[in-house]
Amino acid sequence: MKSPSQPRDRGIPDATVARLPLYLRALHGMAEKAIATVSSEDLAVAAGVNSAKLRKDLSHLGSYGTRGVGYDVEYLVYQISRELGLTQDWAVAIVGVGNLGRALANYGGFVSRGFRVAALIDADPEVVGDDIAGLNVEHIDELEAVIKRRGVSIVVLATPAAAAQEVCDRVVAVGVTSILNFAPVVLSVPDGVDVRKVDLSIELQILAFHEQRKAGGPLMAVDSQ
Amino acid sequence: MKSPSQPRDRGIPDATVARLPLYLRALHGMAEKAIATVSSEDLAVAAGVNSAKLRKDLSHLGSYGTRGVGYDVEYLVYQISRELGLTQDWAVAIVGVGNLGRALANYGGFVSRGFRVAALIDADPEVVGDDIAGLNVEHIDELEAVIKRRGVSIVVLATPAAAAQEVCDRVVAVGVTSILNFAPVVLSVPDGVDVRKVDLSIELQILAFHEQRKAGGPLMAVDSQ
DNA sequence: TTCTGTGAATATGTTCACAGCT
DNA sequence: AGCTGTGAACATATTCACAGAA
Repeated sequence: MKSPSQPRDRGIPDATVARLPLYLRALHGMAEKAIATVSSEDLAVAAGVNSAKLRKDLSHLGSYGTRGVGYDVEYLVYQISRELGLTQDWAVAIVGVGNLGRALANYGGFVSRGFRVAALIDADPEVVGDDIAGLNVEHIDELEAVIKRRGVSIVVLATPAAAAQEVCDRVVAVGVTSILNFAPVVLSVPDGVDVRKVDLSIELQILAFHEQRKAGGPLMAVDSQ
Repeated sequence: MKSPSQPRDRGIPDATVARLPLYLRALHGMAEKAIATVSSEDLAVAAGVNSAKLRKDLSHLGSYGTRGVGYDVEYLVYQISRELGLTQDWAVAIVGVGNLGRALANYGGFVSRGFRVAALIDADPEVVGDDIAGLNVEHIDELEAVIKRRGVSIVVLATPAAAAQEVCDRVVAVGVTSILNFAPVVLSVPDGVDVRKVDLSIELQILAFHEQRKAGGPLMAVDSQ
């Protein structure tokens, strides 16, 4: 059995990692406008954060700015991309080609820099064989074979809730350690496997909570502050 | 004993609010299995958190458990639902009926307790008039009228990135203060408007970061453990 | 006893404010 | 001068550990 010790300095804080993609997107927009240099203030505004946070975040990657000047856009794009591991191509498999899976397969931003949808997999014989976004939908029986053959390292689960845990177990068994889960279930996975969850109904419920606060409940008082 | 009249001091931490939907889902599963009472430990496992965190979270709502026994499932469902504002029905409009909008309209969990998709809106004449998930797709020109007529208080943006800010401005102008944004842009809104963002490519990039760490990148470098 | 509820301790994240480089 | 990078102060979140109710 392994020691439960973890590296003491995980390096970049989680909160920072979660914001790097935001900075990257803002920087890409600037690069397209041929902006060569940007200050922490301007980049922060474009990314929707404050400049102190941005500088602190970037300082975790190294000293890539120039005092009195700002950051070189292209250079910073490269550094953040490298930190996020986007200088290589990640093969992504989407399991479950219902409405959501289809949306994901067709989603442009998904296929963009660093990621490639390498496989679409479903259990429904009606769907298997279809061409979606230029890819042939393969049968769930082929799951393990496809993952190995295509070098898939990230799996997106867009299956019904009832199927998610089983698919998860199977992809973990063939060595996948990164899963993006859209099914509304809590997946149980071994240590070392990373699961990120996107849950539409949770987001709605959080909005409802705040909306209720603002409105003063179902009565919707006329004199809102 | 607290006065039941004014719910004034309810300072529930954001982190807690974000987890309440998780607890609620786990509790619903238990209610369906006719489980009457649950301990913090069991509920925590079902929700994928640890029990200390769960108890602390629930303590912000009040003292709804019984020492030595646990929590009454039905009662806790009610209390959390009420706190989240799910005892009323929220009318939701989905703007942008592409692949993603369609997926959302058909997503069962979306339509579940507390939420009702009240309108589907798109700019494409090809799509306007279609019936999707039992709803007629209306034209974007009708946006303001539909929102008012149906009492929409939460808007889901599933438009292309380029259209998101304009639609956002328009719905904010007619009084919407809760927006769930799927478009990969930073929306700018006035104070008091709540925007939650779901960004698929950001989630992927965060996964890639961790995956890279685990694998040591494409080179499979020295395993530092 | 069992299990909740909660202060205290710790860990993580954010903001301030200014030192230090260009 | 202008702007980054960063320690220190502050704020929020998590975990511990146990007092206290059933």
